[in-house]
Amino acid sequence: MVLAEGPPYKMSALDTDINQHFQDAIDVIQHHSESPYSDPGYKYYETLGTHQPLGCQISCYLVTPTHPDTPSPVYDWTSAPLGSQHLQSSGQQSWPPGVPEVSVGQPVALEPPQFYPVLPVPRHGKGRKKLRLYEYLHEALSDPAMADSIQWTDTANGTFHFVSKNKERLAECWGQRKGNRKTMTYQKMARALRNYSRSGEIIKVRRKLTYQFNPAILQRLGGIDQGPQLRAPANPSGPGGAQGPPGEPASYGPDWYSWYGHYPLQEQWFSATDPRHL
DNA sequence: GGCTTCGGGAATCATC
DNA sequence: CGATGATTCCCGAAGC
Repeated sequence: MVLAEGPPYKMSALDTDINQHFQDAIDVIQHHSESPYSDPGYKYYETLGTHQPLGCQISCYLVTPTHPDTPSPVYDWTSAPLGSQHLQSSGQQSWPPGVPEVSVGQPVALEPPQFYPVLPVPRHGKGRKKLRLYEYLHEALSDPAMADSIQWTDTANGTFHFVSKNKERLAECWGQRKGNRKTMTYQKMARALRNYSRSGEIIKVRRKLTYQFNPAILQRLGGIDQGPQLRAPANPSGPGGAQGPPGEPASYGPDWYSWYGHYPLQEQWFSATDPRHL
């Protein structure tokens, strides 16, 4: 670290950590402007650089914007006592009061995502955080090339669904991106998604092949590349007619309400995230 | 009954 | 080595 050269003050552990993140950010920026596939630390992102039998365009993205790990309160939220299904049973205070503060409807896409990594990252040690499934899914959702596999059901609410016909393709892309030995299937990917239900990062919506991002996760991820979509939500599209609430949110079933029921000020959350509620 | 989807247990692997 | 996250395999239930 350059800053460590005769510092006028004693660097705290936090400073060191922040500087580490800052260095990571610099690295990311550099790689983003040079060769996105040259960093061994990004092996997940280069695994498909040479073979893309499935045409997984997003697999070649540098996913920097998806792991900024801003000091989102999500981890506070998920660190709450889980029990069986804390989403349904935990106290109202488990929701971070700060979540709705920054509306996903804001033109957050204008923010420079490259600078996000300078903020504290919930990881330990050196190295870069692994790409996580929900990050990949969010990435895929923003990729028009994957629209035949996964689509937003409601961007404002973070609900999305897999296209039954091509969901296996998305799963295979995910598996290839991770460099799995065996072929990833939707079954296995869905198993991982169900694990998210425990941490609350993604929950299953009572609708076929439909899931929902944790609003905090959505906020963190959505601010990167979903700006336009988030500003223009509620535009169901795609095949199958399985997109979007056919009627009202109630069609999502209890899960829908259990999710937003965690907001003490539900109306504020809606109004802060959904232009329709303004 | 067959198929698809879903939910979860458990073991295992990979990474940090 | 432990924690964490993901993968893999398996089983059973439910809905169409």
